[in-house]
Amino acid sequence: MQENVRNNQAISIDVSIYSIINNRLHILLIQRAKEPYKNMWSLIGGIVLNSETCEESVKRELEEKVGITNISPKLSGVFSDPKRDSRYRNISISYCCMANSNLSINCNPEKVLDVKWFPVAELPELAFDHDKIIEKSYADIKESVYDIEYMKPYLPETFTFSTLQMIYESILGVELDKRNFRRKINSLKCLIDTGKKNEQDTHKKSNIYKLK
Amino acid sequence: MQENVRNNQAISIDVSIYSIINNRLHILLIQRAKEPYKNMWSLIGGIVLNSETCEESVKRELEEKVGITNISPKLSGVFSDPKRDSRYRNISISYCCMANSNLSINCNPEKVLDVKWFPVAELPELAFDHDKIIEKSYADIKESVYDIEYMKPYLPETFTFSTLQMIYESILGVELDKRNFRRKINSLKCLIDTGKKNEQDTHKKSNIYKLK
DNA sequence: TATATTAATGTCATACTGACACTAATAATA
DNA sequence: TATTATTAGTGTCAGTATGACATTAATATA
Repeated sequence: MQENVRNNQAISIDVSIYSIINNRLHILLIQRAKEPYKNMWSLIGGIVLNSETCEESVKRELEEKVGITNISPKLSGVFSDPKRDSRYRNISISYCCMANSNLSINCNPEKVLDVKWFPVAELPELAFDHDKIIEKSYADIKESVYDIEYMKPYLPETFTFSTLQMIYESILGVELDKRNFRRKINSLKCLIDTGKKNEQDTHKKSNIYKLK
Repeated sequence: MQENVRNNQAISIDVSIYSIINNRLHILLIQRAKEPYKNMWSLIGGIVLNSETCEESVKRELEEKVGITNISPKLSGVFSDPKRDSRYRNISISYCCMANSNLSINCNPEKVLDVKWFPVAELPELAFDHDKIIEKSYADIKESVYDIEYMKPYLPETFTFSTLQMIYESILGVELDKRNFRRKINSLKCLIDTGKKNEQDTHKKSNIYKLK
């Protein structure tokens, strides 16, 4: 049993990191190196030390397990079913945030077999109750989608309206009306027309925009 | 040290119970019977047992300390500063909800010196970081204020518009425009005019309403 | 030059919000 | 009984947001 599990109880954190990759929302998962659920995919997480806040624990676990720094996930939920971990009583405090897709990731092979971005629409079977944790964190992510100040670092540098709509449909998990979507984005007054056209378009060329 | 504090760490819950009393928002606090912060006011809370979820712990603590049953507080925040409790590492998971003012309360004198409703605008000095916990739970309460299905059990049986506005101003902590407030409430289509007038009014008598 | 494909655009109805001023009813007072 | 003071009750305008919905513009290909 790990040193930070004390008298059969532990507090752990689990982190849902989302990113837009190939214009679709993905979540970062690790393949577990140890039992239980060895080889299965799960959220990045670990046990909170007595000397740190949960937020600090999130940052430490991200750095130790997958070499991620400079992100600040926010509280999403608390999962405390006494049976959620068969080894000992383990309360998980769940955090989530968006991240840039060019995030530097360095898998620590001593702790993690693999780390991989999965489209949220195509998740593998998950360890523990991580499906429930993701259900909540995904709902949280959806709520910040029209906060452009928040989203800006995670959207492509430049994009056409079609691409942006594809991204938003992928995050929200619904189809959007093209005209209403344009109007919504325009009302946020966050776009600059680069004046360039997307030469890769096979028919009418679309305008390329960037964020203010 | 309590039996459920294991190797210098514990997980506790703290509960913010809000209610409308004399048409003003109040919060239920207890006066601590033990050190630390003996005699000071604090939220109702206690240590989570390994056999229960946090939500079950909330219900048990409410029943044990102040004899409150039949309420279901919701997650509000997590407070995990390692120094927030000088005795041992204590992560607090905070819950909150509204309650009916006729809530039955039976202070357990073995655990609690006193229990009392305080107007949120006039809080005493509080134990631990409970001022921060309340800051967050109060913000949560404000967000549900126009969800009439949620608020209905906590509002008076009957009321005038002036009274209702006073209640809402007390919850939101701001003054509201009389006409805009009426329009907002009317748009919720939740009121029935009882046909009665408030005979206690000293000038023009106001209509008395009840909720659907 | 006809066709297929994708980009780009505007209107209507509905709803919510903040700002704002007057009339109605009644009790107290002159 | 007339005047005054107090509280209840009401409507409009401008701005913003949302869902539903169809046509024209540009371009590559047949």
